[in-house]
Amino acid sequence: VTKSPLTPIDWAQAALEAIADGGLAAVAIESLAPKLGASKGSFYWHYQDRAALLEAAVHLWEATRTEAIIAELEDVADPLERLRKLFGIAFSNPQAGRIEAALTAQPVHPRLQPVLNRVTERRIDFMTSTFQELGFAQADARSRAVTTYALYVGYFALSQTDPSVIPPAGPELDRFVEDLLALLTKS
Amino acid sequence: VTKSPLTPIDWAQAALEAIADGGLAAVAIESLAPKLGASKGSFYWHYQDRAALLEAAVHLWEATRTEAIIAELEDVADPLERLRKLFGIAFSNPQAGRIEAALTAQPVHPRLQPVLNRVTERRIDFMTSTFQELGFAQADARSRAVTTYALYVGYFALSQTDPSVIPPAGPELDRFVEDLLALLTKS
DNA sequence: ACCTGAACACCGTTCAAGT
DNA sequence: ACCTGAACACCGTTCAAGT
Repeated sequence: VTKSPLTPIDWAQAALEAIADGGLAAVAIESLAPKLGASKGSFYWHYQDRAALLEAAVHLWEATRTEAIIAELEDVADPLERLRKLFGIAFSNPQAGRIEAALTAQPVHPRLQPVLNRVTERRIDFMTSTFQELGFAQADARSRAVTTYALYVGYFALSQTDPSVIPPAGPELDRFVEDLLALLTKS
Repeated sequence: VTKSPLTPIDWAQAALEAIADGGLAAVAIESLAPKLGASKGSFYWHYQDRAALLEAAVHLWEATRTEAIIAELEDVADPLERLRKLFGIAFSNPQAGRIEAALTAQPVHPRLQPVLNRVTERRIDFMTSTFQELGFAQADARSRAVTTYALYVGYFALSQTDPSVIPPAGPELDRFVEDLLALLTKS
């Protein structure tokens, strides 16, 4: 929907939206092309093939939904407050959540795997240090981080079938986040 | 791999295996047909279309991985022991886990949605009553059941990227299950 | 009743040709 | 440099024909 010369970013953004709407299978060049006002042939000027587009989309997701968020939260001094803010961001964006569910829970194109591994590790490491700052020993902190991440991914998976498991932003979501915090930081 | 006349069940089982190996996208009639020693044309004698095959596969999954397991556990009188056995069964089958991840975490064919809804409700209801028997009030029991189910689905989602998050059957898995039980039944 | 093989539609990919 | 449109391969689907 941009002006004349399309950029690779335009295609990658459209691909990410398609993933949110219908999963990886919805990334079809033929259906993306008309949305961008181009022919499907023109796609191959920007990317070598569909897998390269998926890679670009997933890189975009890594930058916006992992690196940007961690950068934003790194300065929060209090670890509990950091976790609270993380949960707030994580659970208050249903569209982002659908992308999480689509990317983490299915056999994914082999060329996407390195990015997924990196994102998983980065997120778990970030939460592990936060739990350590809260006073838990290394191994316990890491196992709590994995549990937290599994809960996060699982909630979004379930919300595909039953959206009500994640409350809408507002006091209900705050309550939900506090309950999670209590569960996960209990010694 | 059966003898002469193929049955709809043969196709449904092959489809379920394909889901475990490569997700819903791997259910391709053209690749299933040779495995069953048939032409892809013959598929359409047994099923109306690919969606009907997916439905049958998912019904099979409902029977074996929800109803059969609940039937087996309903007789366990002690609720904590029931939960322990449920977790043991749930986490000790990686192939079944890959199916869980594939079916719960992505936008699924609309015709599969009713089965998924039914399975989700059935499982959450079963765990809700078990938590109630453990002494938690209705609302608390249900929220614990949802949390438990999210954890379960999330662990299998993560295991797609990092299989080590779920230990192999044995003492390590027992420890893992005990930790989960402790976390989820803490008041 | 159950299956085959040819035909066609759909979408990924290529490429010669346009501006 | 960026795009189009025709061509072809792949897989879902149909169907006439076989046993």
